[in-house]
Amino acid sequence: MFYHDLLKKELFDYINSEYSKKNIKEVPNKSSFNIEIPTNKKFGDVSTNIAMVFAKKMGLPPRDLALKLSKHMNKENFIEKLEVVGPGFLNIFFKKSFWQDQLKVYFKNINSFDYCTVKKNICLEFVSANPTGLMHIGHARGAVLGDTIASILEEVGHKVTKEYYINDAGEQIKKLKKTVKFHLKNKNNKKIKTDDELYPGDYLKEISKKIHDQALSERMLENSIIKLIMNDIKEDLLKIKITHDSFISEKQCSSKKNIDEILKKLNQKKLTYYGYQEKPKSLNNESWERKKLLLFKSQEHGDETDRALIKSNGELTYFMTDIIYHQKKVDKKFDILLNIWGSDHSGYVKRLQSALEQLNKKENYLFEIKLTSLVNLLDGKQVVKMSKREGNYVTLREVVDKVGPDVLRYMMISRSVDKKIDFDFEIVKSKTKDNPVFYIQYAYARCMSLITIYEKTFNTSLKKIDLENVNLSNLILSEEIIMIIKICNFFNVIMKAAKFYEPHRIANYLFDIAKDFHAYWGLGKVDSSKKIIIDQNSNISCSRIVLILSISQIIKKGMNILKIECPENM
RNA sequence: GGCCCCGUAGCUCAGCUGGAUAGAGCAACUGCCUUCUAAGCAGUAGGUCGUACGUUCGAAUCGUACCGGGGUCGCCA
Repeated sequence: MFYHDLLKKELFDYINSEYSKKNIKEVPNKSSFNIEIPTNKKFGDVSTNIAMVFAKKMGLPPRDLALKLSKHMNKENFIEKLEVVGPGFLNIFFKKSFWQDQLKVYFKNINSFDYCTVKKNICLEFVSANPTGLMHIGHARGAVLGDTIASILEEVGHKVTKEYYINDAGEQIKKLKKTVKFHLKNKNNKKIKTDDELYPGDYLKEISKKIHDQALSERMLENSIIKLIMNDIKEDLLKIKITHDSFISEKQCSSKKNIDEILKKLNQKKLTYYGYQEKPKSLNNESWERKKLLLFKSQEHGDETDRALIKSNGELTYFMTDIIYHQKKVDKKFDILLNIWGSDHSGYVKRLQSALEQLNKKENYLFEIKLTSLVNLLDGKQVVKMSKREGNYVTLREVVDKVGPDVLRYMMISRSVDKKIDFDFEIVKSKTKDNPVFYIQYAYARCMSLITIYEKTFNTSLKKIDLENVNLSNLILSEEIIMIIKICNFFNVIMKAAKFYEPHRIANYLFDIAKDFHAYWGLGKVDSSKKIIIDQNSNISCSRIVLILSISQIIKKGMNILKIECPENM
């Protein structure tokens, strides 16, 4: 067992038995206390706040409980020293041999770790960019985030369906078709008049060139335009290693059968009525007319106004098709619906969630929405201006062609979703420490180089080493112990990243461990006895190279989960 | 104006969901290449965690109010 679970079990068992001795009816909560690696070394290898958490319930001062726990733990032969400090922290120092053994525990687990996941069937919807043009850099964030979250969830053992919802219906598609038709008619017209009626830019001109048969029916024309654009989108996604398991069409969601079904349900629950809406604040023109519409009573559920389900022309609103689409997911027995949206949809979250809440039992599903903040594109210090209206936005493919998929992927997930990202071309293309991807990859390459040198020097192969029984008693430097502790914490980081849908935890962890490795490597520059490979000492070299092996595996596995390459030479 | 998000070192961000003396990277200054990849390492300096109350043994973290920044408020998607 890793130290974390070992301590957690040992300490918690004690609390549990004390609870029953004292006849406390309440069941103690195992996840309410922490086992943490303190930043300050003097607070122990690990530290726990367990005494402060349970003291009150047990009618003891925290320090007294901590002392009792300390006495209890002191029986263990792997403990070097225990300290009760401050308000009741229990700081634990392990024997070095314990950590050496923990590294062996790591090798036992690396390829078959049990995350103890309660397996869920998850529908993860992401990207879902409108098929009206190429994806831009803003789309990349949601795309990479969604794909990486999927990868993490699968790593811990969930079943994930990656879904793309194609908005192939509605006003935007009408405008799209109109634009392409315009280009088909004005083939030789160099100067294209753009107005609000048409999409700007040359991209749709290119699309129109690919439509050979101009006598297509309206329906066929629309389908082939969307197909062409979706192909481009899929191609771009593939460039950044993203594929989806399923594509759901909005048009198909709004079949008559589906509409009738959902309306029936909504009406049964008395959630709709025919009524009027206020004039929207954002519309200043005179064209707005007050009309009677079928509305959803969202105001009763926290929304600021009731929302339209069916437009005055008889078509469905986006909201209505979205209800149908998401209800279908619940009907398909997904346990968790997870959506990745841009933060510009924040106002829409409550509306859709409350609609689903009205239609379903709470225990049947979980509906979570992650909103991603903006991406600023910088060139050096300058923000690259983008204007969608003029059609001069920077496309995803341009960026990928410049920087490659790895750096892009890392940058898009390396910070929490609700912080904006400054995507700086200068940094991202640099091959220095400024660029965290290179820094981590460089650590991996150095590890691999060390392994090669080790094998050559001692004329052996790492594969010959029995990793679960190797002698590691030479690993005694504080730098070595710190790395072992962090290595043993790897799976916890993955679990937390999965639990909170936060890939940046893994990115930060990998950077951190790369930093520790580089520091360790640097020791040998100053003090040759701290070199990893010492020609005259095969024992030390062997212990150290095994540590290096574990670091390289961690980096490789972590980067694999993030779908970022780790070259062996740089 | 309503709702959502953000405010931590000069800049960009972490901070393990309430713990101890708040951490990294960049930028600045100082050292380290005949020696395992200097694409690197070590060191110095830099903070009333936006402000004020409150909850708590204990707050950057939770609550309320205010200040500042961004997003959003359609029968668009």
